[in-house]
Amino acid sequence: MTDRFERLVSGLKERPSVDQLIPEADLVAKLKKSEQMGVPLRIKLGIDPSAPHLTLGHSIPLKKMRQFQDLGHIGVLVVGDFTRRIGDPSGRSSTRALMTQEDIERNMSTYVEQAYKILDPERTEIRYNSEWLGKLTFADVISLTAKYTVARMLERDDFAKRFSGNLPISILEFLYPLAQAYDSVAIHADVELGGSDQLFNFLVGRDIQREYGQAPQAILTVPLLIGTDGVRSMSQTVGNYVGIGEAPSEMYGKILSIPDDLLREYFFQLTDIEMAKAESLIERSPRDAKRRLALEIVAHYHDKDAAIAAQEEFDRVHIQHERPSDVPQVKIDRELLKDGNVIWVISLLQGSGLVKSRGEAKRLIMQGGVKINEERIASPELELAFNPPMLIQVGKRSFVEAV
RNA sequence: GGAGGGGUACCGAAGUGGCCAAACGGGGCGGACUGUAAAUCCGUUGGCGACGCCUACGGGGGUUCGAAUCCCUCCCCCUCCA
Repeated sequence: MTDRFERLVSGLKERPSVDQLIPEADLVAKLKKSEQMGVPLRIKLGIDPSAPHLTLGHSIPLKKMRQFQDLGHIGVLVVGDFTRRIGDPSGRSSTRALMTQEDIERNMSTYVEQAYKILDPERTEIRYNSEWLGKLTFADVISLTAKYTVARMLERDDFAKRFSGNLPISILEFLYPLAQAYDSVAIHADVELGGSDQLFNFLVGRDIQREYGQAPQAILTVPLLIGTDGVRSMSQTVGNYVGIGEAPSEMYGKILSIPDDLLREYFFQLTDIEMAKAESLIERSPRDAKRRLALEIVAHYHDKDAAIAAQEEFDRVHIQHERPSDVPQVKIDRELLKDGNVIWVISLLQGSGLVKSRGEAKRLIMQGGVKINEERIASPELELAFNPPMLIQVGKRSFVEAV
């Protein structure tokens, strides 16, 4: 027999899709109890404050959180400021620059603003884990570590692989899942949401909560979104991301550059378009389907007019090959001029900031990648009259107006 | 504490005295083809008004006409034994 709560949970599993829900019966029971007692559930989502943007990848767990909020529950965003300040354990040689609390807070303010494009601010609580982790004494940490075993830690896939492959695992890395688990204790999480790569840490959370006398959280993981390169998970470090706070034209362009294979997944996870319709769009014309997808997403994070404008701009620049409307202007240093108004192309390019070195400028010209006032430059020796404004183009998408 | 193996460009990885600004692969960038997609192909990937010069193979010092390669020393990483 399926009761109302079971149906509710199946609804929560639908879209965006859920990777794992553990244990499902637990969530049903929690929802039921919450309603009976009139106490909303606390839904945890941890976020890493290292980079300033939220991406379409983040939008998936955020949407899931919103679904809980719409049912009256509380979303608790846990900012990993403490864990972040210690440094990232994964990746041996990667000495990620330590961030100051200021950097973290600056990132967070943009985060929150972006998160509210999806979340209900009335039902959102934002917490920094330094609030509790920073207060633990060494003795507290020791007693925390006593609650878990090395054998269980080694169950985590990447630990297991590294261990058997004789690769280093620092003790610090064992502390991370524990710290994250302690977050759940500190905020009394009933449910923890996150990417499927977080499953292990979430499970540790359940065990640790039990150790502290709390009911273990239910776990709901969502799939990781593949980035615009079509290969790796969307991430800011890799650069294959679309930020939900990005300008419409940028967002539109990036979405249009995803490989066709990603269309179905993107429609499903990121839009509300009915899948039957999405499928038929894709089948009819992947290109048009992608245009629709981009339009849809831009409209969601901005508005319909902005999306249409972004599309028109895109068509104008890339299909009709006209110049974009918002070309940045760069003031050329007059020191580079000789004999009044003659300038060497190489100097012009360097002065425009489009290239890092003269060698690069030269190379680009020889490869036919430079245009000035719509004309392809053939020789790196060229000297030309400097008549501002001049439109300089490098490659297909970098434009600058030299003045 | 002992023994051994390593640190090379954005990443991975060759190279053990001149032919090394450093093979090869990945990534990036440019071009062609397109739908600014993918795939594919070609080119390119330290700096300098540049058939030459400068800076570069963990840091510093030395040997040599000449060092990524040999020697000394320091730093860092890994494995095994304890």
